[in-house]
Amino acid sequence: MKKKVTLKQIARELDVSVSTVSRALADSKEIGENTRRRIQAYAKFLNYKPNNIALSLKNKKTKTIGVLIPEIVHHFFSTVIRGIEIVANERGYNVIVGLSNESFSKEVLNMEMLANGSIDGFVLSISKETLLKQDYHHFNETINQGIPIVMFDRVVNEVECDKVIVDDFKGSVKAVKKLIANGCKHIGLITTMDYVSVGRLRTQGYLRALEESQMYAAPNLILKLDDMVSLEENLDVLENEIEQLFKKNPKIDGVFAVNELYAVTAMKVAKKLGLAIPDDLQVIGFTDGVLSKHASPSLTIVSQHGQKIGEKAADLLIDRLEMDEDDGDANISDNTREQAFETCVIETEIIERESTK
Amino acid sequence: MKKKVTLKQIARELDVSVSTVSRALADSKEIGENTRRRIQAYAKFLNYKPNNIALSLKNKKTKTIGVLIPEIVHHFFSTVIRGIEIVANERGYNVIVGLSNESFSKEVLNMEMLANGSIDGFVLSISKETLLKQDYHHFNETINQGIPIVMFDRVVNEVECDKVIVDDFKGSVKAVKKLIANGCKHIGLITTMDYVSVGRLRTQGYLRALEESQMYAAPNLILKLDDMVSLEENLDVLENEIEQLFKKNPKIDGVFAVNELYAVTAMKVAKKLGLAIPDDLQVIGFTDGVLSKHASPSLTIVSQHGQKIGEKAADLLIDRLEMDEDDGDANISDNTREQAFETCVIETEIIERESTK
DNA sequence: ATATCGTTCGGAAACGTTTGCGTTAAAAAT
DNA sequence: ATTTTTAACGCAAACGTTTCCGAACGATAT
Repeated sequence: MKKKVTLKQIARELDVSVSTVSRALADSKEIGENTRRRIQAYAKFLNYKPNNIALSLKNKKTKTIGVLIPEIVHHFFSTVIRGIEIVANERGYNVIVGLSNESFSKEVLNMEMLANGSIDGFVLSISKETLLKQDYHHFNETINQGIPIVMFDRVVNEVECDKVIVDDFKGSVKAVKKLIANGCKHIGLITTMDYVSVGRLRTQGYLRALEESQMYAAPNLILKLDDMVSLEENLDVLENEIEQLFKKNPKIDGVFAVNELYAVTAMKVAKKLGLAIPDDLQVIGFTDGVLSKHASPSLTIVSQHGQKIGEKAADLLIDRLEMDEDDGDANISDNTREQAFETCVIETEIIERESTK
Repeated sequence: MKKKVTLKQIARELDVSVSTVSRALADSKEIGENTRRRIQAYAKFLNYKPNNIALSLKNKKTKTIGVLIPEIVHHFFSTVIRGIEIVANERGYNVIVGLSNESFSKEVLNMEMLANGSIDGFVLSISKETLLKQDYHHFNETINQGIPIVMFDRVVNEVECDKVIVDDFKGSVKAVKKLIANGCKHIGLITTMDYVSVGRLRTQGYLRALEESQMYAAPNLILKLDDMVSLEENLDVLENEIEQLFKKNPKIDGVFAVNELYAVTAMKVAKKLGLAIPDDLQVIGFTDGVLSKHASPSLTIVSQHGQKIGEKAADLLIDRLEMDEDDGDANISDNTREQAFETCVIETEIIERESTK
């Protein structure tokens, strides 16, 4: 078992000092041609690689970014991670992930864990429990320690930081207007409780679209589901609720659902009730996962481009991290170096498939 | 912006030495009652948390494990990560993920990146390109550096380490036998090229089941798809291939597919060709993802319990890491401390749904 | 011949910890 | 009264780097 080779070891065996080795490997002109070459050759021979931990300690930066998400077994979040990973890798950063599992305390613990030197900054999406409690102290404390945060998807005004969101509102308006343009007269909405910002915004988009088309949003047509229902376990509860929606609204001819599961379940229930898709009923969902693509009929969706979100979030974070770098010797500094926080909106896009005409 | 508080700072402000602070916080009895309490109180007041990087450097262990997978936007892999995360968290470890994207060079680079001090050990699944090239030097070198590896799912005999796999062979036999028991006489197989071990094993399972039931495995009934086809992009190619399979075998009445996508696509094509499921054709897939649960009809599958795989892999790795700990002062040592490598098989389970009788 | 300078390198500090060992003073033993 | 013990703490090394500062030495300038 070959132990890791260190500067000290090279120095000893080549009978020079550690600093000389360090400089030689950095190609410093302070070191003579011959010694420099000799050291470099030997180092390459031993396959020397500097110890990241030591570098981190010295430089006070770890070149790794912490990603904190509520759940990883979820198509949207994994595409975001992929995006983050891609640009992180490109720019020389590592990614360490923490799962909050939608729990407030796990979110806090994970943050504290990572904030003690392990990472340079966070990319995160807030857990549902945190949104419910509206307790954001851990975010603000982290930021106050000088660790920047970029939030995506589930964001909150109470924390000042860079944010990356999708145009939930606009996307929903577009979707519902498409249903209207396609001839739908009675459009149902299947959504979540309002405390999840994205659910609320998508609901508002639905309302706005109807309003702008001089259509009445019958309360009967709106199904608000609480979280217990979206759990995979009680799929039957979900189906039941949706069935009630259809039965209460026999004239329903369009459905807008705020996520994929609701949408495909709606199609399933509709088919059971003898409704033909898209002839009797057209369906559009929000998100893009695997379900929508492979359902039959395949589902028309509002795509949110998770990967692009991840890429943008990582870019924002790293930009800020590397801006802070040349902050110490801010001599030319216009006195406010702090770059203003940015909220970046990733455009959604409707992908038409078989569930609409 | 409050800078991170350090031992030195506490020491200065309390007019004691750094070592005294360190010991006081560690509750050492070497430090007097009063100073100890005074220091502890002040530390708590300042919300002192030790710097992980400094600890890592000192202890030569980072308490983080590296996870290297081919792809993250994949239900199976994300469930595995979830499993890893759960036990890692429980046992005080962090998880840093790297994506090889099925590429050999990215796999190597990622490993080298992380192996330089960032992690204590790896949990990984081999990329397809690596399997093709059969170049495993990076794994062996890493192990040789004293960094243990646990492989899961896609493993390889050429590397000696702990492994966690599913009983691909046995699971496939079970699945195909179930089709036979359900009355299928002509069972098709949709599988991948042989160099991916899991594909090969599942194919062998199919063959064995037929053999044991004195059935002939007609070459016509076996569809081996290369990887280009499994890409989401050319879904139509996949559908076309499967359609040919059905047309060449009009008497086909059962299908065993080695992954979810193949299985649901088979159902889709079958429905298009006018076959009723499960009456005319029964289908079983390997894996468990979201598709199978929500397809219509829902898909009977061989579930591989990704989360359990992740949990076991993480446990094996951490066990080995913490075994190595008390290895230095191995005084009572029966001369071979090295624990033998373990290959752990996670049992599969057939989950019956609507695609079988 | 002396002063100045540039080249080439080593020593040491620093990053934040932990820990073996030494030191001091007071308490206990002789 | 002198020695030994013990309690309570500080010093310094170590982990692996980078980098500031200074040292040595030969070469050039005066």
